[in-house]
Amino acid sequence: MDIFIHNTRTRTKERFQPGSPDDVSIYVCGPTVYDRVHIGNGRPAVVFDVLVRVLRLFYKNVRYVRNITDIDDKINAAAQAIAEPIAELTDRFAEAYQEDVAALGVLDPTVEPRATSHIPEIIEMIKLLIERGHAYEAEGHVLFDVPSDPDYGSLSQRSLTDMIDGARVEVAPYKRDPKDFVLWKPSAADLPGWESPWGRGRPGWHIECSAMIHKHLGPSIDIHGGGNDLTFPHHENELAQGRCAGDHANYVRYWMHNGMLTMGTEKMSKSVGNIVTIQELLETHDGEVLRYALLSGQYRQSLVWEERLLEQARSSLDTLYQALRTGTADRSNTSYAYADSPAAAFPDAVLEALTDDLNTPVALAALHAIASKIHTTASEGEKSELRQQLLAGGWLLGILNTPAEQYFQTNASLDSASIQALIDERQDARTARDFGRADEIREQLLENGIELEDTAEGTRWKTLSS
RNA sequence: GGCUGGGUGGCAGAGUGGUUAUGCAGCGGACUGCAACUCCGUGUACGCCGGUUCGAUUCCGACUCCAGCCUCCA
Repeated sequence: MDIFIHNTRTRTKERFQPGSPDDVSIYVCGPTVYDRVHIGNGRPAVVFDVLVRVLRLFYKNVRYVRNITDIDDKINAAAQAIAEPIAELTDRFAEAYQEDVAALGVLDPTVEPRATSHIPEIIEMIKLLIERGHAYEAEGHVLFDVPSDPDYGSLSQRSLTDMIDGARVEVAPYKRDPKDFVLWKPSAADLPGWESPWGRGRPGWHIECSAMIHKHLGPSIDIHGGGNDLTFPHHENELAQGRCAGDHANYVRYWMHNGMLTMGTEKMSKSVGNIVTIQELLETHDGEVLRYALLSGQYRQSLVWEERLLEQARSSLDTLYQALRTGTADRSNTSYAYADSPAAAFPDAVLEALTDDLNTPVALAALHAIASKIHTTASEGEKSELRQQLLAGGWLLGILNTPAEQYFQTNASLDSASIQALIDERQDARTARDFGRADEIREQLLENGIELEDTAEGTRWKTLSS
């Protein structure tokens, strides 16, 4: 089965072919850690998590690197504001980020490197860029010489003249060209800094990623992902650095960019202030519901984040879990070991959707088709097989990994023994045809947020919503 | 202003040159003591105007509206 990926560089969907047959290298820009991240930051984490799960079915060795930026002006400002040592603050929020995305069902990347652990590599790369005539030193700064790279602008499809029109770029006097960007800059004595051939300072943002890519994945990589707001300038600059410091014209084979989450019509972003953090959302919603909501749209499109989306995600997820609820499904193999697991174990329709540029809405539709069959197919054996498929397909999307009863019974206001006692009492009343008493009990439970369902196998219960 | 991307039924959201996903919500029915769950049935939507075509939501062009990027940003 071929995998197709929309490549930002060419703006077309291309058949995926890694540099070497068994190995795939993928790098995704992670967060700058100075605060709790918002749900918009969760989208690339979830999207590329699905991609990696899919890639690992087809390739033996998938190296997935997602970085953490822990050196930045905003970090300095945040630390200063609450008088917390910078390293403690970044540790704290890096950990918080990992917790948040884990709650969204995101598996750990192969490596999660931090910028401050790669200063020697960064300095080496800057030295190399200077040697090759692509960077220059000026007043303690080192700047990338944009005009020295004839391909600059090829990713974001901007011509150099277009960019002059922007006019919002602050032109520092030491820049030879307004478009030149910082690789290294001086750092004040009370702020984090490292000794370098250009004095004590710290790296610019873009060079961090290039250096970490080079160290952990090599001089060229297969896939580079991130939000589409990073296309320019961040990825354009990264590309320029990687291309000029290495010898690979095809430094990144496939660029993938996810669309933005919006609040109403406006992009969710910290600078606008219209954000909702993953942490906040988790107070009232299952992480799995958030993940379903994020996957309900194709990753390249923007997605309006609103309560109704979450309600719909919750209801849709309920329907899938309902199909897993009755009968027996073997949950013992929920890890779906990578690569060596036969792709045939996964539903074709789900694989076809996901290998077609990660079409998660169609993949979810395929899961609903399976759920529907479970409810309508006569044969018990077939149902059991379909449940396995549902679990396997769900695993690829990172959903349906909670035992169904547990999913439906989270946050119960009563303990299960009391609930069962009431259910038994109601059943006795029903047997005695005392429906008044039976309904009374059901009402009582409902007031506690517990809803009953009478099935052929007996009465079961669930909480109204998580 | 430049560069991207997008406007699909009540909502979300795929997709396609002709047979018009899927989910949520609604309505009608079945099941049920009543419900819930589930099932069956039900909605002819593709911004606007031209063009190509036997036929366009799907291709082409103009227009319009919206968002993103051009500054930190997932």
